[in-house]
Amino acid sequence: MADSSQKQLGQRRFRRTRSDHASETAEDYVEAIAERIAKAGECRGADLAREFGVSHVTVTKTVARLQAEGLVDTAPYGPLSLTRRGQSLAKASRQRHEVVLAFLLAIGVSPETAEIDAEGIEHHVSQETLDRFRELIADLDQRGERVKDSADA
Amino acid sequence: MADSSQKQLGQRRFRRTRSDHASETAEDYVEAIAERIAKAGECRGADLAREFGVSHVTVTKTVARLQAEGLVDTAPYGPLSLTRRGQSLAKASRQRHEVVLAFLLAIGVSPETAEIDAEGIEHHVSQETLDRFRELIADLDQRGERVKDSADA
DNA sequence: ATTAAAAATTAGCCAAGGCTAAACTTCTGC
DNA sequence: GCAGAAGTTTAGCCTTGGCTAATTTTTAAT
Repeated sequence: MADSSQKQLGQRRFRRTRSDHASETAEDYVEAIAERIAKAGECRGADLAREFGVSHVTVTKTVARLQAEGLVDTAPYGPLSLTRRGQSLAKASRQRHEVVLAFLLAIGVSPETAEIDAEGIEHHVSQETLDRFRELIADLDQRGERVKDSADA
Repeated sequence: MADSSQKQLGQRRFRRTRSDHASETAEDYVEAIAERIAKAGECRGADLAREFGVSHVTVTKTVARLQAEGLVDTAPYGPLSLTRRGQSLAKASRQRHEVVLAFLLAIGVSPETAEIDAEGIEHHVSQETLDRFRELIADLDQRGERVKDSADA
């Protein structure tokens, strides 16, 4: 039964970056759609094209796939919305993103770099690691006041 | 001149996962090739196929690309070796991998999860973040002895 | 209301990373 | 030295995520 999960040992690593890549895109999209709807009231394909820096054609195609996968809803020439599933994926993604970002900032990474790295990292952290990140954030916040550089008290 | 790098602001994030994906594969391959050569004396395509859990055909194709990119050397039906560039990429990748892995372990992630997450994360951390990771490792190692759970002294 | 701009779609192309099936080398083991 | 196993290559197909060019729809403006 448990046969397709780890096979040989020695190739336990990887497995990611393969079909995982498709879900990374999905997460980026639903996250962006949710954000845009929250901020601007609605989300059009053109908004995503600008956001991601890709052509609107690419967006149309990807959105079609996400719609087929039941994450996004669209009517022809209409705005984008998220299905129930799309919404919960967006929420989970955003939370993960926030934890990773907060963590990087907490350990002293500059805001610009933290933002970029968080974007890359967020799709690859397990729940377990995320939990450790949360702990560390709390930890560092607490003793942050006196440990720091002692240059701002 | 500096025109293609950040464009609009607001789409500064992302940009990764696109052509970045190809170099992730390159890094995985050269890293694995170097490892295999170190351990077994030589590396064959079949070794990589087993390691990555993909078909040997996929390996052949990818290796052809890496050879065209000047990272890998092969003769038909011969073993794989790394070019100068391939070797330094492998070295850099391995170091990055080690730092990320050590970091995850240092913050208390279980070895199995740490290995998996490191594999996913290593391609997405900037030098800056890597430096913070190194600091944190040293930091945690130092105070690790007494802070812990105080259950093993 | 007609025209122009903005947004979306369709068609068709490309590269990367997957796959299977079939053919060819190379290496071993009698 | 020849057969079979192991390794490699070639051919051909698929999906994802890119693209341009051309068309269509919608929206806004005069």
